[in-house]
Amino acid sequence: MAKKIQPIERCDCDVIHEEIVNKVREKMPQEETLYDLAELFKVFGDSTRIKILWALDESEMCVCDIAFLLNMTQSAISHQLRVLKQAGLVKSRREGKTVFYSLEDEHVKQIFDQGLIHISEESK
Amino acid sequence: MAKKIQPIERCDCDVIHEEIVNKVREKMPQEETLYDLAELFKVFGDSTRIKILWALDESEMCVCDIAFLLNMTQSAISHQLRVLKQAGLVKSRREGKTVFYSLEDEHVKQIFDQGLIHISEESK
DNA sequence: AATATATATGAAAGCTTATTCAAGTGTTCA
DNA sequence: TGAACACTTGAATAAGCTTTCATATATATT
Repeated sequence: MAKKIQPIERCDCDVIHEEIVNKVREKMPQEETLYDLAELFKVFGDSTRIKILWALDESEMCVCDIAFLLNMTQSAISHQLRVLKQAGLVKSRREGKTVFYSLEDEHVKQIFDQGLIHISEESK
Repeated sequence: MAKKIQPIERCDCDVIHEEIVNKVREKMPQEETLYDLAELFKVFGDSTRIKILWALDESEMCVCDIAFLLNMTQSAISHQLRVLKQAGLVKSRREGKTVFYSLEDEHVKQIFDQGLIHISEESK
């Protein structure tokens, strides 16, 4: 995918590679899109949240069940669930005193799978 | 980040839902796998790194070109390239004084795409 | 109404991380 | 050899994040 460039000895970068930089700049998505993408991956970048998402992919669960499953305080889980909810990754429904959480977006597993492919490639 | 060793108090909820929790626990991947997955997404969770990866997907580039493209100092870019390299996402080759970076893993774009699907779904 | 249970939340502590600055390495060329 | 260039690296600072603790809210039960 990466295009070879001419063997340039000097890097008067701004001048000589200007063409490449301009071409890349044109093809780059909007600043905001890339920012949003980073924000999404940031949410995935914590093992507690990864575990929560993985668990919810298996089954709808209430807060204290998740806390017990992961051996963490209910408060910590609640805080993380809020992050996940704000990211549009999980949703909740109340049933009496209990609040059940479940996945909002079915692509979560697919994002995980792509990540796992990279990890398995790397460990070769 | 550091996890508590002390056991989490179980609520009545846990007793009732014990079956679900046990079922989910069985199906969860290894602790280490989930940790590695989070570490990978953590690397994607920064807009500077996202931009670098996106740029390198378009074309192999040298450090100061990336710095110019993103309007950042060469030092900052160099630090981030090291993170990306350690994650096995980019590779480098030296040509004289210049060091060219390119993508190491062709799945990067696919991971981005999955993320973008989520973002577009969310903005509906 | 009072109490217990399940969850949410605000603030603070403690840790992580991104960028900057200054100094270093490696390469080319006069 | 020395100066210029491209890049790297270590330390420091500042910003951000996760968890804990204490407290608040919502619901059910007696």
